Amino acid sequence: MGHHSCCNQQKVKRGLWSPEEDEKLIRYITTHGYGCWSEVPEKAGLQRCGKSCRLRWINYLRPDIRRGRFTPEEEKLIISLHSVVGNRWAHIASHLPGRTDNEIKNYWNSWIKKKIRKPSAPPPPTTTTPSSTTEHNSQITYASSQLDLVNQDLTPRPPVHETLFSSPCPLFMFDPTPLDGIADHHNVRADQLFHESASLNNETWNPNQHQVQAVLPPSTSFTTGMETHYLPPLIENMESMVPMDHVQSCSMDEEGEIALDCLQRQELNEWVESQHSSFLFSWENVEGQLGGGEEIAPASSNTGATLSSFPSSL
DNA sequence: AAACCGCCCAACCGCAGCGTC
DNA sequence: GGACGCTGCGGTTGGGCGGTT
Repeated sequence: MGHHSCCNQQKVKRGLWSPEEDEKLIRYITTHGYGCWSEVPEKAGLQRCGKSCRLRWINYLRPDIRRGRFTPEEEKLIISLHSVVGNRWAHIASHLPGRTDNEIKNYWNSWIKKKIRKPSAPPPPTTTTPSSTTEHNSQITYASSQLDLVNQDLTPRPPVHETLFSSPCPLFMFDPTPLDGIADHHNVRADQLFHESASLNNETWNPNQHQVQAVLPPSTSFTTGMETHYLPPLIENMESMVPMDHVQSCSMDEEGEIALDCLQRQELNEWVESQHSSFLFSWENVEGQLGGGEEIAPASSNTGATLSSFPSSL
């Protein structure tokens, strides 16, 4: 424990912030804004280092901060995002308006601790492929590059079909970012992803295949029921979330390629806008990244898009 | 009531990345 | 190119609080 690296001044205060300090910081930031944090302490009359001021503002004082318990939807979002990007807390926080990376990190660490303390689930069955990280009854399917810790199902859970479909709105992740080396060779029109299709067809969506995780890159296989046949390469840059309600049908051909039919474009965009203003999703972005509709590939062909299911209850 | 324990979470720490000179 | 300063990020710490004994 040395001196705080940014706080070389001798009379820099540390520890918890007092209400008076908070007031000073709020007053200064709301009237002057923040440009250079290193100047803030002196100008605001605080005996803190700029770094501490920045942290206090971002994590606690800024007006759009959201407090209180995480909602179930937020929990799902965090878990699913973590399954994709790992411990990139800032990235995860960017998808949860009003939540800070620190808060999410704390929540996650507490959550992991809880899971670890409840090792009541029986050991997973042995029938998984060597590359698989999905285990029996596991609701979360993680890419192999991600935390093994959370791959393990540490708590007893109800049967898969009950949990996944008990929620009115299970979620899917959608990544419009093409994977490296794929997009150039597999131009696919965006509307292949979101067919303007018929109404939800529960028969097409087979509960036994509900763990379909990631689909569309070339040769990517899937997880069905109890077995993971393949896990996709590193998935990054997840941009948005689509609730399962918006997936109207799912089908799989003989080669294991999976087609997902979603809501119409306008409906999807409306939903996205209704969720979080910070979502980066835009249809134009999708179209652009997927090749701008120059060429229509075979229906079973591939894009860089990625879809994942994740638990509706934890 | 007091001591103990475990957890939460605000804050700190160190480092990487970036821009500027 | 490298030194420097600033910002942002992820990992870690420890004070405080609530629950338990």
